[in-house]
Amino acid sequence: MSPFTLSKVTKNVPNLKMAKGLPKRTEDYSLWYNELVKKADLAEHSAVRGCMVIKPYGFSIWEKMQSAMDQMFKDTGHSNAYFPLFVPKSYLSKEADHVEGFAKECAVVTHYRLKNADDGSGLVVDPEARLEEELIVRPTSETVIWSTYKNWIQSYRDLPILVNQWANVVRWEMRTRLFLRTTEFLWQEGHTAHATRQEAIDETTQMLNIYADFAQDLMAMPVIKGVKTESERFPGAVDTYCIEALMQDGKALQAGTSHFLGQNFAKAFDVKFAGKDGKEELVWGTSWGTSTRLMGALIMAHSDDQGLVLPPKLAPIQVVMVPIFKSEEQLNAIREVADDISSKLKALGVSVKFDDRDTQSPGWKFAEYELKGIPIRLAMGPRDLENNTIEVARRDTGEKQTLDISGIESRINDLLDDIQSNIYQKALNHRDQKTYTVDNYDGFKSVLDEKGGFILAHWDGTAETEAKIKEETKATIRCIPLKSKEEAGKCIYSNKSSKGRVLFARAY
RNA sequence: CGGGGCGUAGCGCAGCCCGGUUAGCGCACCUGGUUUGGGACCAGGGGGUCGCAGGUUCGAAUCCUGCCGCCCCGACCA
Repeated sequence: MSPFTLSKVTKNVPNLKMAKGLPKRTEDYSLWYNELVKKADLAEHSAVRGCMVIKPYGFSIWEKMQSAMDQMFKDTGHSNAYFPLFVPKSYLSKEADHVEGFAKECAVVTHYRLKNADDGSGLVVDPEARLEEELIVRPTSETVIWSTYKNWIQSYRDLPILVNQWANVVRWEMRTRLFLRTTEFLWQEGHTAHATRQEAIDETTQMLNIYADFAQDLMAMPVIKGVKTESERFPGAVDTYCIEALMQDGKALQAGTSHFLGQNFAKAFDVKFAGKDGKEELVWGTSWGTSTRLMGALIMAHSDDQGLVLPPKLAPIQVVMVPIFKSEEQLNAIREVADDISSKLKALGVSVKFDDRDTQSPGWKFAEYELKGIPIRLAMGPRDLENNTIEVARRDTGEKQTLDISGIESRINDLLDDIQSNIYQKALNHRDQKTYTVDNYDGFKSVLDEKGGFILAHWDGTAETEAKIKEETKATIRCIPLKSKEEAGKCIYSNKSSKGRVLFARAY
């Protein structure tokens, strides 16, 4: 039951003002996103092209995500480790598909020293200091890690290896957007090694499920689990699984991937183990990752024209208290009550901020915390003091109510849960409403152009058809959903027979 | 890499076509006062290599040439 239904209601109207200077989603979604990222103090462009500065508030959200995921990894037996930033060029070229996939976007270190220019014009690269073998700034770490695993693994007793690393990687993208695609980004990459094929497949599935649970339970973002088609597969993987989410503008976003690597990297790096029977066998591998791109997903999944909307489980500050006062005495009186509520909330594990600055007006603070997506705002002034009440405003709906102070902490705690599930439900409704089942190419194109969203349609299973559709409509096969049922049909493009529907969308 | 746009105070911009006071406005900042239940108000104040380098000119933010940087749109990608 909603905590609000239990108490006296003085106001129940959405009362959110348009945030200062924030464009409307309906008018220019991508401008809205860019401005929101900056105005909510999440990140900004850096002096380096394509790279971003993640600001303290943005980073504190990322840290919440990190620690939640990290715990999930550890609960399933994984440990963190760290591997080098640099990859020798020769490593990257060992796995054919892998090098093919990444070669075009690698930053390369060629020299190790600078010197003063002879003409005094400043620093120049010392031509004498050329590296014998160039180093690649890691776009991902499979090659470094498998070259290391070779030394760690001799026998089946050394397996499995379940390692994750939190790191930065560099992919030299031509076009970047804050969080969604930057030249350097932060991520976690898990790399596991197993004695059997089945065990590696199970690991791949397990991690996919962890990502899906994280997205749904923590980010309040519904996702579809699926497997990538061959052309969308990770270079070097046998199978790539993914979770796909739908953003408010109807575009899809891949929120996490989990790869079954087969024995591809073991082959490339000659990683073998002796089984119980003494026979040598190649090791089976997986890798899986999520990145700061999740920040982009989080923003685009829930936020509105007033600013960020954060799920309580990832909000660095869950409850903010704003005192309304004219004098020092009033503030002190409010503080006494606020401190009490605050410590009760903290005892329940709720993070609280009491903003008693007298340099900003209450109205200013209201707008500011809405922009930053704080789930619950409490306001308390002289009137409340007198009546033993407090004003409670929820960010997701904009509803404001004045409630009795006694027992407020448990109501707030319940309200946080309520908000968490409400924004999930909202996102789920949005996705369901924007998921279309289409049976012909004209219908497919008109849904894409007029509505956007996920499209379930038949596909003949060929890369040619997939490429044609992409070329003509910019829509890609996001995945073959794991839950999809067998269903005979005709490919919307080629009219050839198809065994089931796949998930199409235009994507980030 | 193509197409477009922008670089003037911390941020957002005007001024530039048509060269000529002391380069201006809003926000932010500082001081004082009044305020504080939805981004307060009044008064005063500080802050500028006009992206960089050349050139034209008595005189350049403004005209010319070159360069640099960033953003947006496309091709590539998570």
